[in-house]
Amino acid sequence: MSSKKKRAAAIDLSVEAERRRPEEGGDGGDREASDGAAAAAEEDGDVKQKQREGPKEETGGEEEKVVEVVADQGEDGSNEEIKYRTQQGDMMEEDKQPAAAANVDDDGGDSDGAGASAEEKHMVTEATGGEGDDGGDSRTAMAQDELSEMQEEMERMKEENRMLRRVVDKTVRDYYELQMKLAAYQQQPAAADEPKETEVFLSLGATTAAGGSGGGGFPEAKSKEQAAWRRRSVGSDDSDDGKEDLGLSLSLGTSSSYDDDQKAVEARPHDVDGAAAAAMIVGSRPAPRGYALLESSKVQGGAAPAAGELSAAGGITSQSVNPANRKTRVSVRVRCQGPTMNDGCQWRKYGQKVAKGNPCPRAYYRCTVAPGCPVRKQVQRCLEDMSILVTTYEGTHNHPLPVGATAMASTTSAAATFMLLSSTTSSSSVSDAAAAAAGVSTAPSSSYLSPYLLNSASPLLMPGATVGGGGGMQHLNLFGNSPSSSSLLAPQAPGSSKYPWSPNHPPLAGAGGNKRPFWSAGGDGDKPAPAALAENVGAVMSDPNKFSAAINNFMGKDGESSSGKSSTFAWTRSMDRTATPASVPAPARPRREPVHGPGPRRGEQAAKL
DNA sequence: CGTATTTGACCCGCGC
DNA sequence: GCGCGGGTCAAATACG
Repeated sequence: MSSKKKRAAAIDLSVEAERRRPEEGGDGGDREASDGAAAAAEEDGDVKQKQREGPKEETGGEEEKVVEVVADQGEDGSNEEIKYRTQQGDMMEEDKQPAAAANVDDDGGDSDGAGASAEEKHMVTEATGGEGDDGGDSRTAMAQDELSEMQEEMERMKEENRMLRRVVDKTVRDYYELQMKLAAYQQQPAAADEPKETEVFLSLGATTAAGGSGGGGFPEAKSKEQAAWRRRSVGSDDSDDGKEDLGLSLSLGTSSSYDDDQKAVEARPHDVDGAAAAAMIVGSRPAPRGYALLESSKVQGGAAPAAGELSAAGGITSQSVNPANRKTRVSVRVRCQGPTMNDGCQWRKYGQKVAKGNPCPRAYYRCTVAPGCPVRKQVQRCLEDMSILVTTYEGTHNHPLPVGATAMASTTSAAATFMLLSSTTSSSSVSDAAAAAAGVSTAPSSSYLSPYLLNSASPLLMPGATVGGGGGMQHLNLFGNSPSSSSLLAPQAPGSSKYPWSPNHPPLAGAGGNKRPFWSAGGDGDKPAPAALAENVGAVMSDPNKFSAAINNFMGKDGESSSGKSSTFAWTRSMDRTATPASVPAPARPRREPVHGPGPRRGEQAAKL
C-alpha cells in the first residue's frame, strides 16, 4: 500500500475521532464503525486493526460514538437539533441527545452495516417491548412479530423521510436567511475610506491556535498583516483552545493591506505551522503535509478581458454590476517541489518573465483542455519560501473538467458560494470565477457545472456559520471542526458521471496525447495518482471528512512524496469590480498585426520601425 | 513530424 | 511624454 493511501486513511480516521463524543454507555454501541472510518480502516492495515480491536476490548468506548454521526438524523425531534447544529456547529447539544437515538441510525443507503443494524434494531425492540421472550411462542407468532417490527420500521423510515424533508426545507430556509443576513452585513459601510478588498480565507486541513509550533512551515509572520492573517486563518471559534483541528474553514474579512500576493504569502506561516502540528498528530507522519488555505477576494482595478469572457461564458448577467467589469482571479499557494502544482487541468506554457521583486521567474500558462479556453494561470515561486508555489488563475473554463479539478472545485466552490453570498451583485461572476479557479466550468450551460460544485458547497458553507464581531470579519466553518455539522454535508450523490472524466470513468490518461497526464505534477514527471484521485472524489464529496482527507491526499501527491515536506496551498480570489467598461478590451485584442507566414522576426520588425 | 517549451521583443497600463 | 513593469506573442528550439 502506498504511503499516500495510508496518509489518507490516517486523516480520515482522525476526523472520525474528532466526531467521537462521550456518551452514556453501550446502548447504541457496539456496531461497526461508520462507513468512513471503516473504509479508511480497510485501507490501512494497522489502523484497521486498531479500529476493530477497539470495540472488543473497550466495550464500545469510542467505537459507538463514531456511528452517532449517522444516527443523529434518525430520531424524531432531532430536527431541531440538526438545525441547531447546522447553525452553531456545537457538539454539546448533541451530547445530550438520548442514547436511544443512536439505535435508529439506519440511513437507507448504508449497505455495509445493514445486517448488524437490523440485528440491533431487533434487540432494541426486544429490550424495550419485552416481546419475543424466551420459550413458548410459535414460529408463526415470531413471524408476526417480525412482520410487525418490519412495519414499525417502515413507519419509522417514513417518519424519518418526512423529517429529513423538513430538515432540507429548514436548511434551505436557513441558507437564504443567512444569505440575506450576510448580504446586509456586506452592505454595511466598512472602512469606506480605504480601498475595499473583500477577502475570503478558506483553510482546509488543519488549523491550530495562534501559538502553534514553529515547525517546518512558512517563515514566521512578522507584520500586522500577518497577525491579521493569523486571526483570519485560524478562525474564530475552534482553535482557541489550542487543539489542532482538522477541517475546513472559511473566513471573510475586509482588508486593505493585502495589496499583492506576496504579503499574503508572508502572512501565511502560522497556518502552516498549525497544519504541521495537526498533521503530525493526525497521521503520525514525519512531516506535515496536506494543508490547504483559501484566501481572499480582492477588489482591484484594471482591465478585465477574462471577466468579459467569463460572464459571457457563464451566460448569467449581473444584477447591478456588469460582470464584464470583474476580473476574477484565484491565487493558489502550494508547497510543492515541482515547477507547477497539480490542479487537474492541462496547461501550456506561453511565456515566462522575471517579475520585479522576485528573482524567481513567473511562468504563464494557458488552459489547453479545450481549444479556446480563456483560462490562464501564472505560476511563481514565493520569494520567502522557495518551496511555495503561487499559482494565480484567471478566467473561466468553457469545458468540463477532469475529476482532479472537480475535487479542487469543491473547495473553491465553497469560496465561490461565500463570495456569492457576500456579493450583492452578480452571483454568476463570482461562482464562475471560483469555478474557473477550481477548474470547473459553468459555461456555456450549467450542464457543465460540476455536480460537486456549488450544489454541495452551498450547504457546505452554511453549517457553523458565525459572524464575527469587530473588524468586519466573518468566519465560516465548513466542516471538520464541527463534527455534528459535518454530518449534514453529504448532499451530493457521488459517482455522477456527467462527463467523461467524472469519477465513474477512467481518467483520461494523457488526454490529447500529452506527454504526461494533465493531473500529474508538472515538475515531478509522471507519478500521478489519478485513479486514487478519481476514486476519492465521489466518496469524498459525500463525506466531508473524506473530502478533507482526500484534499490532503490530493495535495500531498504533488511533488514531495518522499521528501516529507508539507504540502500547503492557499487560494486567493480576486474580483475586480472597479474596472471601467472602457478599459475592458476585447478578449482577443488586436494590438498587434498578425504575422502570417515566415515573416521577419520581431527584432527585424522593430528594426523596420 | 507534431507538439510543447523557450525566449526575446512588443504592447499596454500606470506612475512620475 | 517617458520610463517601468507586467503580460503576451510567436519564431526558434527541444523533445518524444
